[in-house]
Amino acid sequence: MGRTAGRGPEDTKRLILDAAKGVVVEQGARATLDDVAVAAGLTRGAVIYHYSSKNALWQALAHDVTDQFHRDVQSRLEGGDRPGRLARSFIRASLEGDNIDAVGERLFLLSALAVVPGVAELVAEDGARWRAEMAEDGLPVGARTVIVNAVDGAGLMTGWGLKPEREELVALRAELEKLTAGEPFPSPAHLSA
Amino acid sequence: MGRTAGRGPEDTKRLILDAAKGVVVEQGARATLDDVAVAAGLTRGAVIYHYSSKNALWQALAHDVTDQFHRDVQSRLEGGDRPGRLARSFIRASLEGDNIDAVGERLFLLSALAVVPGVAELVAEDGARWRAEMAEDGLPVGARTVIVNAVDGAGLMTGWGLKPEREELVALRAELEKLTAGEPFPSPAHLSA
DNA sequence: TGTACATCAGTGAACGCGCGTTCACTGATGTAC
DNA sequence: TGTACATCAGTGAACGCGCGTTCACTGATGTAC
Repeated sequence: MGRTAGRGPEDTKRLILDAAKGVVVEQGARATLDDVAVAAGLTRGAVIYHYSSKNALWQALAHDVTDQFHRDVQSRLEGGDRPGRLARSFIRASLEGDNIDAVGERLFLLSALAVVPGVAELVAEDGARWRAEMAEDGLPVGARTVIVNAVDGAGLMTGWGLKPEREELVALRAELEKLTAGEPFPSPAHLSA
Repeated sequence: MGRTAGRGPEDTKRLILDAAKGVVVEQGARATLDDVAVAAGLTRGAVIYHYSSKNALWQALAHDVTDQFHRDVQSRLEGGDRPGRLARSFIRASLEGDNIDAVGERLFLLSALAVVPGVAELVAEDGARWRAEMAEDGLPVGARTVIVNAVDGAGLMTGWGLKPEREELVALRAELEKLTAGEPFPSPAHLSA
């Protein structure tokens, strides 16, 4: 090993990624390598030592946040093979508690990095993967399209500082879960204002 | 008047705004004043003559796209005072034909400009205005939250080059319109795959 | 155990260039007389 | 009608600086003998 600070290279890369996430959420792709370095307690040189260029760092960051969300949803999957398993886990991972804040950060970050070379492709792959997995989840196309997009929309608003109110989030979650339940005769809750 | 090209200053500003929209949709906030100028058939100096700084141009652009969408939805309003008028107009403006492409451009653009000083505030105001107007539209909170967010989510995907397939868009629109109709006993269409 | 050397994480100064902004200038049109 | 002047849209060169990248160097740790 070389000159260390009591950690291995992987730890340092993790440190940089976390710092990068913070500054991108605050400043978007305008954030400089120096901003990232300072946030990580390192120098510009160290950042570029671990990630060979600024673009490479942004790509790694985009990959990291999509990956983390996938793992989160996977870890919440219920057992069995009832249709809508994935959809329900997706809803919980996005709308339970204050999870929408994390969704907002993720979408804000990916939007900010969307014009970075390579990132759009990465996001497109991720989106295609979700679409394919949701298609195999057993819910009708209308239900799953509404679910995924409504969650993304709420996340986008949150990322823009327009977080829906608790009442709205609760109502949103209820509506979406209704769509995964497949009740034959859903009660017309949306009429009781 | 001064040295003209057969147009007034307002026409030139419009020309610049349209050019700016194009380059921002392609490159995000990375686009340079030169990119905008070339797209508009002018020089950097001319752009900054009409918009005093780059930030001012981005702000004007963000304001322009949100404003245009408002006018579009207003122009589609049906008569009468049946609950959900605004929601239905919003859905048509966003999901009819290929309108989702324009939604995608708008959201991509606003996302790209979100970190520009002043733009976040502008977007926040616009969002608050929509939320307030939708609240007065007479639909239950769950329905209107699903509608607005599902449309935004679909637009975001489209802006990222992940446009939903026609089948998904049609199903999405059907589900959302169902939510504005307030049928007492909606047919369980989402069960028939 | 001591010594020499290789490795490699991390430093920090210097380079270079892209790009926003400034500014003196141009030339077409309108207006006063 | 002609002439002088004011106005103002637009030009384009120059400035200056922020920031990504490069590179020679450092120093802590591991390893061979």
